[in-house]
Amino acid sequence: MKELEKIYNPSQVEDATYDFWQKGNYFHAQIDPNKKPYTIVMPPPNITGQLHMGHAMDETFQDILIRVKRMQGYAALWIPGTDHASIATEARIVAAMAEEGITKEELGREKFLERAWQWKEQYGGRIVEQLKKLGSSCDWQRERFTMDEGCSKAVNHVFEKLYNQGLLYRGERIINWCPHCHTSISDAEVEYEEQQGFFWHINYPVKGSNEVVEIATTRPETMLGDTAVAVHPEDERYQHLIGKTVILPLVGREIPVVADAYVDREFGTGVVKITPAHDPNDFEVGARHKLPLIRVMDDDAKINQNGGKYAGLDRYDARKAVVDDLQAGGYLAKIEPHTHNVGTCYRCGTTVEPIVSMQWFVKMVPLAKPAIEAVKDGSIRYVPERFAKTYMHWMENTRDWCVSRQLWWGHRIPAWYCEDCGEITVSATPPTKCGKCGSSKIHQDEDTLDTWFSSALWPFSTLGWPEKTPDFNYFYPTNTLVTAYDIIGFWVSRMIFSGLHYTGQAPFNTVLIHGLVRDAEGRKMSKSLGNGIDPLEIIEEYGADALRFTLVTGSTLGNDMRFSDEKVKASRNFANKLWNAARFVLMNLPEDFTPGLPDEADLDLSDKWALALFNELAANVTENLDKFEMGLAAQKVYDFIWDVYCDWIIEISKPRLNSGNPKEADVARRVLVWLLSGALKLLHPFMPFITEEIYRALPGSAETIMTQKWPEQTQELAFTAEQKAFGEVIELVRAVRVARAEMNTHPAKRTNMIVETSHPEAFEAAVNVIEKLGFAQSVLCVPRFMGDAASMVKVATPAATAYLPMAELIDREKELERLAKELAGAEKEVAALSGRLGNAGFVEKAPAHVVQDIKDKLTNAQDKLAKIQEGIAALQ
RNA sequence: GGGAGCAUAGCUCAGCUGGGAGAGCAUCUGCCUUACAAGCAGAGGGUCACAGGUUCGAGCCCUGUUGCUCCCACCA
Repeated sequence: MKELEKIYNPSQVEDATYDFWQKGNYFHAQIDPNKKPYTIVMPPPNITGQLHMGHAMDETFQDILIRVKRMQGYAALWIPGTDHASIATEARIVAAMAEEGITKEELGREKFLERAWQWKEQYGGRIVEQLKKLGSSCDWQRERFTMDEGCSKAVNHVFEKLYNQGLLYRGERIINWCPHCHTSISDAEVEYEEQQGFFWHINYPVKGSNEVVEIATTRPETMLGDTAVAVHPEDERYQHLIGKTVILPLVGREIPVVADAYVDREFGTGVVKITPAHDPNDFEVGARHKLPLIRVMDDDAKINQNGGKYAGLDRYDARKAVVDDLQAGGYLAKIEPHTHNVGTCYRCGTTVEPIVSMQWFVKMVPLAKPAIEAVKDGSIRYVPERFAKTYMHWMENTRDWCVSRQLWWGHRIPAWYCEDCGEITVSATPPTKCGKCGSSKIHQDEDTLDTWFSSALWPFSTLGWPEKTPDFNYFYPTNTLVTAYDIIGFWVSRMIFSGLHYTGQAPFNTVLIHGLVRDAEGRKMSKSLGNGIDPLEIIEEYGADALRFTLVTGSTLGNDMRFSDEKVKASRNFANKLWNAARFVLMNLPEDFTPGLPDEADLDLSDKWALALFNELAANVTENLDKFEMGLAAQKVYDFIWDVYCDWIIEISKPRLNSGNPKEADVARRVLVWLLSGALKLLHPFMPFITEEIYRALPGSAETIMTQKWPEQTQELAFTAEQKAFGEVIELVRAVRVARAEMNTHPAKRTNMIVETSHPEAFEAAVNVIEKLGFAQSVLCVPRFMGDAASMVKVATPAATAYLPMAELIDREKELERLAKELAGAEKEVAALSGRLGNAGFVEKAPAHVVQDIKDKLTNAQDKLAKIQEGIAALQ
């Protein structure tokens, strides 16, 4: 038998254990017609960097679910993978290249992509190593990457299909342009931040009169692109202007005054400048009134040739110049400070510029409809439920999705343009000639797809779709999707409409949403704050088990949690506690030990109590897990191991092991080992490493705990009566300890004890426990105490009263003091209980068992009170 | 402007379909009781944010108020 260290050292066992699992191929899920499949696809971490605490939490939840299902006999598949993270990765590579003094244009597309693939190898590989450190039991044979061959095939297939269905179109629309990343980004990728700005009020002269209209703007430089001003059709103040024209200051262009209900009469002056090429709303207005689009900014957000004398100026320089000129020309009515929301790029933080541009869009309304339905009718369920609202809101308000990106790293758009006839040929497989005129002079679209376009297909592209592979047929749809709430719109919603539209099935039936991991002060962990905690450092110091346990027990699902070292330490201490419990058990096993639960006839009262508790535990933990209450489940296993197994069962076993009675010792050992093994199984999904390590050290174990049968509640272990009886013994022991502590009795000081109870045989059966844990020299159980009460310390519990010779403990004064305190407590309890029973409404309307319960409690409390009064009387 | 979450012991948080509030850490007391001082045995500490309501009974359900946080939204 292996000698265990006194202090558990996770770093010594974790890596080796993971290797052992991999060699055993235990993570690999086989298609098995005799088993039910259970599938999770891992949200693929971006290859931009390394795993952070949020990932650690996400992976932990998934690993718990998978490990439980595996033990419950499912064909449990957890598919790992990574995401190419188009814009984020490209930005990182461009930044790295900038340090070397090269731009991507200088390098060229092909060489750039070579670099990007190198990046993928390096960082993608690092993420895989980190996942393993966490103990993730994913099926590495099925590891995927969003840009691997299969996923790319799925992307092209979908693109072609959507195009043919008319759900994908190319058009000139307002998009969000990031002047730094040089690409369009979708609405979802814009983050709004409040900024201090100004309202510039500008007077536009009305042509053919002395009148001016005052308009207010936060972006005066865009006036260069104004092609109208608008008022509300029913605004009485401006009726006379509708149909007239105004002269655009600085530019001199004559632009119409149009009437459009979009204008809010209450806001500002009620007159709005319309810049269709640089504002989404103005674009709509422009379309309704057939206004020309004048784009005045280039891709660097500098004013272009349409901006006349301002051409070449950066947008902010142009703003200043325009304002100065307006001032000089007498057009500026006033300037007022104004805070407003400014859209910024979610990757680089640059202020985005709404710009009209030719892009590819996915039509969202037809796709969103069934996706909304699927959640409404319950085929997809959010846990916690409230996140369905977030999803619904997103889905019901979504606009067409701009999916083209002016980037190189990603799936290149499978569209070809004919240089002869201009036809667009969209095809999943590269065409050699134009689909319309047959010309071979065709070239492929330069752009790539939004990174979320491929992630949207992840639950099925990873299983081989669009091919009808055996994996796809067996493991799809997947079961549970686990992710944080901040990604519902970006990703979850898109997977749902994609799955429904392409495969005809919801991609999963449950969406498990967890919160974010924050620092100890509750701040979001971020690079700029420098308050990020590296999960690997925590694992290094405390072990992956401790980290995992902390992440699942630290908060309720869906709520954010604060992460602190103190919490991990507590989890680490628990691991160590378990370790030492196992050490105790192992050091007490003889060479020829044979494990197995003893015959019922051989079990003593404490055994049955413990087995019954374990039986309940198995049921409760399973129920919690079924309801995705992982934190509660983990807590219950913790409580059992620490408060039941360590504090009582091990302690009780000591006198039995040393009793000199081989039979008794053997029974005690077998119960110890059986319960330990069972508790390890229940704990394994949460703390996989230490449980495996201990499990394999136990005699009679199988080769791994990973595939052991999940403990289930059974009728054989439901020792209800014994559970109650021994509970009374524990209550008495606890009361004795309290009394001794209050009298400052030294633990080593043992006394004789007489236990008075209506059912002495139950206590008789636990005399060894009372002796050991109640610090008694001897224990005598009687139906009625007949000795000299005046010389006794009396410790009353509802089921029994212990009499301890006072002389052996402490003086009379102290005991009287203690009894007075006890008396006050008991009187209060009796009063409270009688009060409730005195309430006629309660007795009549409350369920009978609740009333009976209170009655029993009152009887007990009254008995106890009487005992205490007797005790006081005896001493006086 | 809309939506959501949170408010429970000094701190961080649990609390399942309503039956008289728990854990970890911290504090205090006593213990090296041969598995574990990363431990053991105890103790103190809470008008469960506030105000109403439903109920025999509310931390839990309903309404309102206050404070903090987050998400969404084109108010030029």
